[in-house]
Amino acid sequence: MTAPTKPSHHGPADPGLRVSAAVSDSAPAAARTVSGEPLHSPVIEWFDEHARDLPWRRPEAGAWGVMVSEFMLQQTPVNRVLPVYEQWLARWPRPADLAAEAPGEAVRAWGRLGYPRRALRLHGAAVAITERHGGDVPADHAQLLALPGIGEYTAAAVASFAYGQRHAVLDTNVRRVFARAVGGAQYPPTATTAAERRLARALLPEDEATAARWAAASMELGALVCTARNESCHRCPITAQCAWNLAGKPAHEGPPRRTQTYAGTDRQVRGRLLAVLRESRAPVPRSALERVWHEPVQRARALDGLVADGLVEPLADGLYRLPLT
DNA sequence: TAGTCGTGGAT
DNA sequence: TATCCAAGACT
Repeated sequence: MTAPTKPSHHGPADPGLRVSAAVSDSAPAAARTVSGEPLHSPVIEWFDEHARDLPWRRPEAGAWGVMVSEFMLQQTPVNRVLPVYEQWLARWPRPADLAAEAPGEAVRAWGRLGYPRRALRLHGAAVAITERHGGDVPADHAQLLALPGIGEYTAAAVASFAYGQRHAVLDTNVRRVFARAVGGAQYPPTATTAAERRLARALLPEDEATAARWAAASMELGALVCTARNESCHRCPITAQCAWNLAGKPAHEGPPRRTQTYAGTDRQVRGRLLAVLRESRAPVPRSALERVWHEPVQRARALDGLVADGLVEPLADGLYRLPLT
């Protein structure tokens, strides 16, 4: 139900829909923007020259390395992931190695990457891979999706980056590139829409290897050039075809993006509690945990939450530790 | 669907 | 100093 759209240059109306109209007719092999130029070729050429040399992109990383990197990169910047990634792969070079450990060791090794439930899920995924897939990261998208901690994005990313398959890999970088280059808007919608998914599929090159290259290239473009703030249009390989640029880079319309407060939230309390437990090999008495937050109700709620999430194991006598099972 | 879930560097 | 934002998943 794509509305008949005209290539308006008056503003960023209906991000995602305009091109949808341009390419959705038959999802042609070489999807093109309104200008008629293919999008993937110049981006892939740019990627060939400017791609960062990241450890999980090297052949020796393997599917497990790719998968570990994708877990760690969920909402955490590359620079902070790098050292933890190296230590992790050195300690647990295969899924079975991690699966043989206590989940608490994964939480400890996760360090300060944030969102420690990801560590627990990565451990759970390693266990499932060992039990269900003979210790090898599955190549099948549906099997990847069935693993804990793997959603639509990560399943597509692992299948594409590790196994060279053809999938629409739609992360926050790609969504922003599409919103601008195709939709003419500064930012994509708050939540991923069906129109965005359709567009991502329509822009996917037919050839499998090219599609995998495009997935990595479009992400890299969003990460290095088409950034959320201080974008570098002068370095962009598709700036001449970018709808947002052609429209004069209009500012974001609509409700301001909900800012996430942190100070004083349960998340901060949870972070402090878990930091104490990470630092201690021996079980920690409740009194040590009570020191990190003065307000008893919130403190108790945060601790209960950690226990409920399986991040903390309560023992007898008011002792706590990272989970052994 | 909107809320929850860490952390720290950059602006 | 306050705000933004970084390769999401899950409920």
